[in-house]
Order: sequence, then structure tokens, then C-alpha cells
Amino acid sequence: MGSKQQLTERIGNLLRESKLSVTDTRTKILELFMKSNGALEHSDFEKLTGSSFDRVTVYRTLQTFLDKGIIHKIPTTDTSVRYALCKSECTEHDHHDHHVHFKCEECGNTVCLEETNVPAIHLPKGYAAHNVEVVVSGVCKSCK
Amino acid sequence: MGSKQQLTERIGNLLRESKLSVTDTRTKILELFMKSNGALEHSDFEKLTGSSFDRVTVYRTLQTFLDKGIIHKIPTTDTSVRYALCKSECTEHDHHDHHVHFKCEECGNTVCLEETNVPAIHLPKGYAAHNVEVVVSGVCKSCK
DNA sequence: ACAAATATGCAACAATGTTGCATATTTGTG
DNA sequence: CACAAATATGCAACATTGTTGCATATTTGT
Repeated sequence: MGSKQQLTERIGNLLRESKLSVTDTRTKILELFMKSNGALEHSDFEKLTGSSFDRVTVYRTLQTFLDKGIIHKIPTTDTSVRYALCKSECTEHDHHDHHVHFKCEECGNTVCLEETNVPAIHLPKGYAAHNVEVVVSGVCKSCK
Repeated sequence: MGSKQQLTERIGNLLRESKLSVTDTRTKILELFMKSNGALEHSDFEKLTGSSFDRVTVYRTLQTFLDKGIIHKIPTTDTSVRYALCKSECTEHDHHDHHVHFKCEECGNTVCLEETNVPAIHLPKGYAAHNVEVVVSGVCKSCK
């Protein structure tokens, strides 16, 4: 079990690696991502932090993390935008998710299934694929 | 080639089958769907109709069509919500899309690839899948 | 410890989505 | 065809979500 101190150190390193300065907001938001192990949307940050940060700062922080390849977006069928931590294979300039996203209809949580690969899709003639997003909805392990 | 009159008649029948009254708004919006052959988002309706309908009416109309299984939503990674016409296999109570959605990075259009089947996804133990959404992004036929 | 670079918070705004209610349209019936 | 009941629409007012400019605060490298 990593202590709180170790987590904070890990986050600091991650930020420095991405050439970002280490600030309270960024540390706290990354902490939330690492603890949640699922996808978060903007409103979660206001709830989870007790709105200790300005809305604008949260938007800008998420955008920065996206730009640096620290987090990625997950497709949804509503107006919310969900974000999840990227694994090591994502970098600033080469940014793919090679895993499947699962949204539980019971608890509403969305998680990344790192072990589940996205299958190859055979497209009709004339279409060129760059990226494939798969979102499975159903009932998750914990809600079963 | 179906004439305008035939299209209007077809739309009227579709609405009556769903036990909805036939109104100008609904007819016009379905007409747009049938002509576009792709996914539309809310702002498209205001553009395409020259904002002849109230925003609220458009929102309510889309919700009604969703409820009746006439249209379905397509996942996106932004705040927009995209809708597309359902094919005949969708009904009010059994509502799946068994096809792949393709979003072109050039023209921004999203289309349903009816011929392309969604592959089976092998989930980790404990997860039950109800629905699988696949969105491929890349370059479409016309933009190639 | 300092200056330069960067991040934050506030205010003001823009865009998007929702609700209640009065008015208008559509539908089924005679 | 005319009428009443059911349904849909449009307006106003509001709630939520996301954006921009700019002054202040924090972080970083020296």
C-alpha cells in the first residue's frame, strides 16, 4: 500500500515529466483520478473537492492534462465529458486508447478495461480508420 | 426517386405508427434526418431550418423520437449529442444499434455504417454486456 | 531571495438545456 | 364539417455548463 506521501511524490514526478509545474490543483485532481480508478466528469471534481477550486481552473487543468496525454476522453451519449487516466503508452503526440470502456447501468460508473483489446473493425471500401472507440454498457462486477 | 410528396407521406405513416400526431415540426425534422443520411446534432436543426422552430420544441421533439425508438444517440467525446435515424429493427422497447458509427475527421460528418457489424467483445469475468457502441474516426469515402 | 514564467481566481459573458404555463394545432367523434 | 378533448408549440424565465480577458498569486530556475 502506498502512503499518501508516496502518492504525492508520484504525482509530482508525473507532472515534472510532462514539464508542468506542480501545483495544488493539479496534484489534487490527479489524486482523485488515481483514487477513483474510473472515469470522472467535470462535476465530480466540484463534488469531490468540495468546490475548493474555481470552475475555470478545473477546466483548464483538464485541458492541460489532455494536451500532455496524461488523461483521455471517453465517449458518452449525453452532454457530459468523461475523462480517465492514460496508461504509459500514451504520449503527447501519439494518443490512442487501445482498451475498451465499460459503463455500468447500475452504478453509473465508467471504467477502463485495460486487459480487453479493441477488435479490428472491417470497414467498407473507401474508409480509412485512425481510431476506434468501444463503449460497452451493462452491469459491472460490483453491481452483479 | 421518391417525390417530396411521397417522402411526406412516408413520414406521416412513420409518425402514426408510433402513435404520434403529425405536426409540422416533426415532419420537418424527420425530413432533415432522411435527407442527411448522417448524424445530426441539435444545432444542425436550427441551422437547417433557419431557426423556424423554437429551441424547446426541437429538444422535446428529439426526446419524443428517442422514446419511440425512431432515432438513437451516438456517443461522442465532446458535449454535443448526435442523433441518427434508427432502422426498422429498433422498437420502443428493444433498442439496439448493431452497426458501427463512423466519424470523419475531415468533414466532421458522422454516418452509420449499416453493413459493418459490431464484433463480439470478450469482457473480463463478472461483467455482463447489454449494448456495445463502436465509433470509428478517420477519413470517409468522400473526403479521401 | 529574486525575476521571469506560469497558474489561479474573479467577473462577465456565451452557449446549451430545462420547466411552467398560456395558446395553438391535431385528432377522434358525432 | 364542427366540436371537444388531447396533444404539441412557443414564450419567458431560469439552471447548468463552458469560455475569455485580465489582475493577482504561485512556482520555477538562477
